[in-house]
Amino acid sequence: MKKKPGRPSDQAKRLAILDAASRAFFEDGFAATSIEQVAAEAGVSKVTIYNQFGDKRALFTAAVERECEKMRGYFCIDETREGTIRERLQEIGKGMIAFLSRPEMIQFERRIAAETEVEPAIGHAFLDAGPWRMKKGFAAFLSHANSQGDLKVKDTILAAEQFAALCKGMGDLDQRFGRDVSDADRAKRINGAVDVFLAAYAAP
Amino acid sequence: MKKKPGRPSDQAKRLAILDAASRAFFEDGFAATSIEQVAAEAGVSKVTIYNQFGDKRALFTAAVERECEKMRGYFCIDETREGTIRERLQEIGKGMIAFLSRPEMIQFERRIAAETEVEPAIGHAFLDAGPWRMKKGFAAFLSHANSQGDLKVKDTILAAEQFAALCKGMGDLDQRFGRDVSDADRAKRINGAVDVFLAAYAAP
DNA sequence: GCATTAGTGAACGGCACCGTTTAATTGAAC
DNA sequence: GTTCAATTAAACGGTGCCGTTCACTAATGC
Repeated sequence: MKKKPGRPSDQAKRLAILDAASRAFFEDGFAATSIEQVAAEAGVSKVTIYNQFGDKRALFTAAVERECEKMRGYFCIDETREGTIRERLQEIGKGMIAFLSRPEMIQFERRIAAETEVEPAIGHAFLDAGPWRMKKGFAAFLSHANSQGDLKVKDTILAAEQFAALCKGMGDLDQRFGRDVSDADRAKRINGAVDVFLAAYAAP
Repeated sequence: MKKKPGRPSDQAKRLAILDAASRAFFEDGFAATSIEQVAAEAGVSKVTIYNQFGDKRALFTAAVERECEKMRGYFCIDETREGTIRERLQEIGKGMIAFLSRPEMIQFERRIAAETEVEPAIGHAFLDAGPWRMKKGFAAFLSHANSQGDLKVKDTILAAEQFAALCKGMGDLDQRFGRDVSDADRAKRINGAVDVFLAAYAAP
């Protein structure tokens, strides 16, 4: 019933195109990437790309969606691990910052931000797949810590934001605008974040 | 001694070019802006632009420097105003967020971030003129509040970062990726920031 | 006057790339 | 084997824009 007559479209080629497109778009930029380039890299004819995706912009969107899909797996915080609350926070902060400060991620965010302006849906897709997902996951952790008596947090969503923001500090900005950030700087920010967070939210 | 022979270059035209370039670059983007467009808007011949700036990229850099120059004035925190420390923090947070969440500023940051990749000096110029300047200004305020006995902050630079980060929360991200942020949200984040900051740093 | 430099308008060469078309080939299903 | 659609290579039309050149005019110093 669902089968179309004729030669089926080659899914392997579709994936190859998406891979090549992701690499090119997120490494070189949207404007700096030509369809011909992507086609060559994917070992595919240009027309195939137009047949499957229709448009340069649509190809970009598809690449973003694929990348967001990959991202969805990363934000699972295990609420039931052992250790003091301080240790747990430290660990979570470290993991988060390690994930976010990868150069590819910095680059990826820059691209998405630039294209959000002409296609807001792209920005929203990213927010859904990344930051918001992480925020909710961490809020759930806080909620659990609340019920364990480790913390006393009223607004878990707000507190989740605050912890993430504290860990980033301005290292975020520095990286986005081309300054290297050392591991020592990162560690210092994370330690400071945990201190401040616990000063505000530790159970008495 | 310093005078060159011949007709002097028209500074008024130079400024007109920079104005037009700023508007075009930061509103439409670098790639989407053509020199011809800028020339027309500035009421100037294209050749004049090439004579004075040499290059499209150089024109962009000049526009960024000019914009950063404008920015330098904005970060002066009056350390000696009256009011409780809580009120002062609230006020500073509000001012900062109001300045940073203007749509033009969001856009400007997106452009700079995108071009930082190909010209790191641009990102550094921005960091110097904006975020770092603000950080130092606020750290000085914290230092003053320390000596007044209002706060007990060990690392004023780290604490300055933390306060700024707390105020932004994820509103920053939301805006960069195209989500509207309400004034209520902003107020909530600022209040939360002050609460957490004071919990960690208020003098006993 | 004259030399020198700045600015103008128009045109040009050149390049890169999008998106389409054409004609031919390949692969699956019936 | 026939039919239908996917795929391909090549070429094309079109666009947009950079950076340059040229001939000409305008302002300044001597």
